[in-house]
Amino acid sequence: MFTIGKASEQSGVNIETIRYYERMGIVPKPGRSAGGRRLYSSNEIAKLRFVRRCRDLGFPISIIQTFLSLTEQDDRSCGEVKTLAENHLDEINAKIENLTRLREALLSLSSNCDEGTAACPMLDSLMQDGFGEDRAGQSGH
Amino acid sequence: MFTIGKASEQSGVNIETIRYYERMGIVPKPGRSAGGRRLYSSNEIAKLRFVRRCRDLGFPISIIQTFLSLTEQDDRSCGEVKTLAENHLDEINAKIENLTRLREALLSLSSNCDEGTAACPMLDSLMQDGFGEDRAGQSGH
DNA sequence: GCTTGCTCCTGTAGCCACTACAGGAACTAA
DNA sequence: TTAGTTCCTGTAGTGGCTACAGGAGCAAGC
Repeated sequence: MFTIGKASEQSGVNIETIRYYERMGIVPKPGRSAGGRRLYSSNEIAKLRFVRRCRDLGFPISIIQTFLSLTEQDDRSCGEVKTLAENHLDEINAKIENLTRLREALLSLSSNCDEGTAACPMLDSLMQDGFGEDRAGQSGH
Repeated sequence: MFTIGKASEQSGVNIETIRYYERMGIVPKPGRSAGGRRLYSSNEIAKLRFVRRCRDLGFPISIIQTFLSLTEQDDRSCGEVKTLAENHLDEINAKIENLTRLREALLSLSSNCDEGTAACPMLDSLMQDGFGEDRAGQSGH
């Protein structure tokens, strides 16, 4: 059994974040030592590592909780996982597209923008009335 | 002069968000009608629209505040703007790269994952001990 | 004049996923 | 014993909003 510091090292999850996950019920409450300190089994540490890896892949906590409950009831969970992963992939692709469009917009805006000019054409464009209302939508941030 | 509803329509900024911007000191406090309602000039609405466009471009509020103060003192602000825009572009590029790597990782993980399999190889990989610790870094989320 | 329905007001709490701190208790090593 | 480290709980802050409660103002129709 390991203290929270070791669990943090081995899982790559910040100590404060581990306690946060516990408070939120994302991972089960670990046992305690006589002095009241958390003690983690290697199984519990594996769970923490799992959560971190999923977070690194960009999954939200709510999805990760589904994953965790699927790993518990280990029969034919793969279909649901695949669906969730594919939805997440779609979101990632959408974000990449958005950012790419953003990059283009920003590039073309700042390209006219040279040092020493009196009035900045980029700020000017952004302050103008009917500029770029078609492309710069309310698409999710 | 326009009420907050009209200002919201014309600027594309949510009413609640306009009040939030005012509270935070991002835009100046507008005048009030006899009944205590906010009244916006078209100049103030232009500022709101400017903030929204910058937000659409992904700039954080802190940078937008710098932009706004640069538009006030309209002499040779372009150099600073360009630098901020370029830094922001770097961040966007980094995000795109990160997401692209994420997409690859997720694709290769879920590719082995077929419907009906008993134990999901994706969840398995993520739960294993020494998997992918080199590439899945703590890079900023 | 009165009602209906819309817009607006303030203030506060919630969202996500943490992160940071204060003030104290419990271990460990010399 | 003492010093230093790790841990504990509880609370508040981050960014950028969004949502709601409970009330007030205002315009149009009867």
